[in-house]
Amino acid sequence: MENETEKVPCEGREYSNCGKHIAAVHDTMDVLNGKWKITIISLLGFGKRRYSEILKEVTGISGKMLSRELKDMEMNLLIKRTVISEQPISVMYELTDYCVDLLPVIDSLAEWGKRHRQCIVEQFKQEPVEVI
Amino acid sequence: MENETEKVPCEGREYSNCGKHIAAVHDTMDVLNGKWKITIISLLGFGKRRYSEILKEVTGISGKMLSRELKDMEMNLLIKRTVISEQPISVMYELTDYCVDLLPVIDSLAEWGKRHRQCIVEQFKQEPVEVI
DNA sequence: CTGCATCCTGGGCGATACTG
DNA sequence: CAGTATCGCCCAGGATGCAG
Repeated sequence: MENETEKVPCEGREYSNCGKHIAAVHDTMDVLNGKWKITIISLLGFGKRRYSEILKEVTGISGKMLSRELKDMEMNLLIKRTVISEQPISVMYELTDYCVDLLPVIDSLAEWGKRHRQCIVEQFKQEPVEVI
Repeated sequence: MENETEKVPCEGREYSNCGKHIAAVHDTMDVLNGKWKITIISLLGFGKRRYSEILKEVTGISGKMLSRELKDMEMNLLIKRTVISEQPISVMYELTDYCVDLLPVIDSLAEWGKRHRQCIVEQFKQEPVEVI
């Protein structure tokens, strides 16, 4: 409501970088495509897991998708796959150092998500009076 | 290749938060769903634009999708819509302060994307030596 | 110029069953 | 237990045309 500056939202941004910037974002989102990868990375950020554990903890994902995503992520060097035991076979997945660099990014995503949820809740409350 | 620590990737993470964390990420990605919103926000991070300008600068997007995404984002309070002139009608879009908070997040996405592109390029160079 | 309605296709994703 | 194969749904999103 405060009629603040009408400036470019984020200072320090030069329009000349715009194209590159967008392309770079696109590169990242390309790797993180689909419905599940970010969730899987988030989970693995809390420690390595076996296939079946991930399957249980990522609610809603099917076996096919998990396999596919995992394979895809391995090819992109986001996770490391290790066969633990042969009988019965079991496989461990963990983030690569490379992918660990993504965790702070994902954390900030989460941060914003929390605030957003707050805002949405507030909105619904605003019907009667302003409440804390 | 360095056999580093086998610890939990990111210290300071408690498993008890895992569920909440993932949910929060999901909330954000829910708002940012689809193929275009992040790109649009990135662009608008470089300054307000008119509908037709965005249409031109976001390569590949169709008019229908732009309208749809814009409306959706307005409902989520990510952007502000302002009618500039009536004849011919023209509309300006800009990020809300609320959404500006997302820019640093997107920036880090871009940051990682740049590094990732580097890595991919490196990989192709590495053909000569041992490959699986 | 901005924005909506309609039609249509591709592929993301789920369910199930099967192999090693 | 880990992963693959098959089938099919469904909807994001492209193309086009119309309206204010």
